[in-house]
Amino acid sequence: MAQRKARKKAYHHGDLKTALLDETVRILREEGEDNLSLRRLGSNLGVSRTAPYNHFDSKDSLLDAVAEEGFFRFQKAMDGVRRRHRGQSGDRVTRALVKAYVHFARNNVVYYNLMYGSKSWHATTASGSLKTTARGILRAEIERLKRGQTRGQIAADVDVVRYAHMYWGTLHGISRLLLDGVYTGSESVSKLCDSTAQMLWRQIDPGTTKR
Amino acid sequence: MAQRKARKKAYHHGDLKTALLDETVRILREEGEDNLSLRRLGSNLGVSRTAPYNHFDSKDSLLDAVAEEGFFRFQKAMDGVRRRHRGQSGDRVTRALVKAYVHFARNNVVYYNLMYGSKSWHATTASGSLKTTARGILRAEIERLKRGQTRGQIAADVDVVRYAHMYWGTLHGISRLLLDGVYTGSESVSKLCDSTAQMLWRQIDPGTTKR
DNA sequence: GCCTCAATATTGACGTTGTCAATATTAAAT
DNA sequence: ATTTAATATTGACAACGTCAATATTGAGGC
Repeated sequence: MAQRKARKKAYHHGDLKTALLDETVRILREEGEDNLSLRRLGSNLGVSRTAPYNHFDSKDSLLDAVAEEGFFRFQKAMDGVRRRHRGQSGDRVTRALVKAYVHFARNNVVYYNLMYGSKSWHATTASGSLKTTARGILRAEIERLKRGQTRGQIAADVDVVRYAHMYWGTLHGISRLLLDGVYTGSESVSKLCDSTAQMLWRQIDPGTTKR
Repeated sequence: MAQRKARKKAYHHGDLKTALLDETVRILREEGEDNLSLRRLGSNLGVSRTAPYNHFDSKDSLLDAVAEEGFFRFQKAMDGVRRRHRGQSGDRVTRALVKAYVHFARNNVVYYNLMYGSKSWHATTASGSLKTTARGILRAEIERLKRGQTRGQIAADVDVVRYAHMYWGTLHGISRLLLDGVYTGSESVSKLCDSTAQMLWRQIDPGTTKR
């Protein structure tokens, strides 16, 4: 649709929107948030300082778009893991998911930071596309858990909504502390994931009597 | 030491440093981060725009100081809970701590956001006072756990360092998702805390054989 | 192929911000 | 009382987000 190659200096960039998204991520990754500005963005891409305003309402909405892109990539990554581990035992799947989650966060720091660091989360101004997207992903996860419970893969007496909240919270918190360097560093991330997966799986393991 | 009351318009403010810290928190809480600037800060306190520079190197270092103040308040709150629940059973203490943690986050949003949202976490520039403070608190928690393990209050085969990481990560993640409004909202926070505490306590309960 | 129009990009301008330098005022130490 | 260190002030500058007015262009209808 918007597939254009502007070899020679053209008035219209051709694919500025995606170029803006990509360059934003690159700057954030390589130069840090303090060095991100719409003006530099335009300059780097060979357009004027206000060109971005034709594609995004504001700087914040640009960042929101990047964050949303992050959620899509995240969903894709997790779906892939689920597909590759279909049919395996619950604890194995859980371990794979935990590792995949943390792996995504560590390998997509810029996206992950924006996904949960956007101002629109704190803004009271209606829902916003970001919130809708993120909540949709959580809801989908809850639906999956419910189906698993119906099939007997999850203990019948588990409140899956609450479990999903614990589940997501735990993974998010561990990822955040890892990314922020709060943990003292040299610890084994792999072992931490294993323990976490075990803890989480025990909450819903249908093969456990006590609860 | 720096106890002064400047009733009349004085050249020296008298207690500008703490006034800056307080007003920063007030603005962040009541008007949002977009409305926080050193200039407005000075103006609100009746001093000039560059007066803050006599007490803080930069805007970021001001925010770091607020964040550190947050960590001290946090530590105080948690110590209080531990004191009030001394001698109680492990699961009760755990539940109290979980609730206190989440309660602190929800009732000190500005502090909590800054505690873990500061730029100095991502900065490669040495340690910084904030990092030191935060890590000190985590280390103290690990020491406490080790002592508990020696006393037999925690199962002997638990890796307390890893447990501490899971523990802190879980609480941090749940708090963050709560503050950000990621959870769909109307859920019972209290029940979520109970389930979380139960999950965490089971990881270290010395009265459990299997692990 | 031409014309129109919506999409896209540009320059100009404005107010705000963080921060530095030079200077002034005052409290505290001698 | 005089020196000194702490604290506060004004002036200046570059960078920023954003709006308004204007220019350029690609695409669709004739």
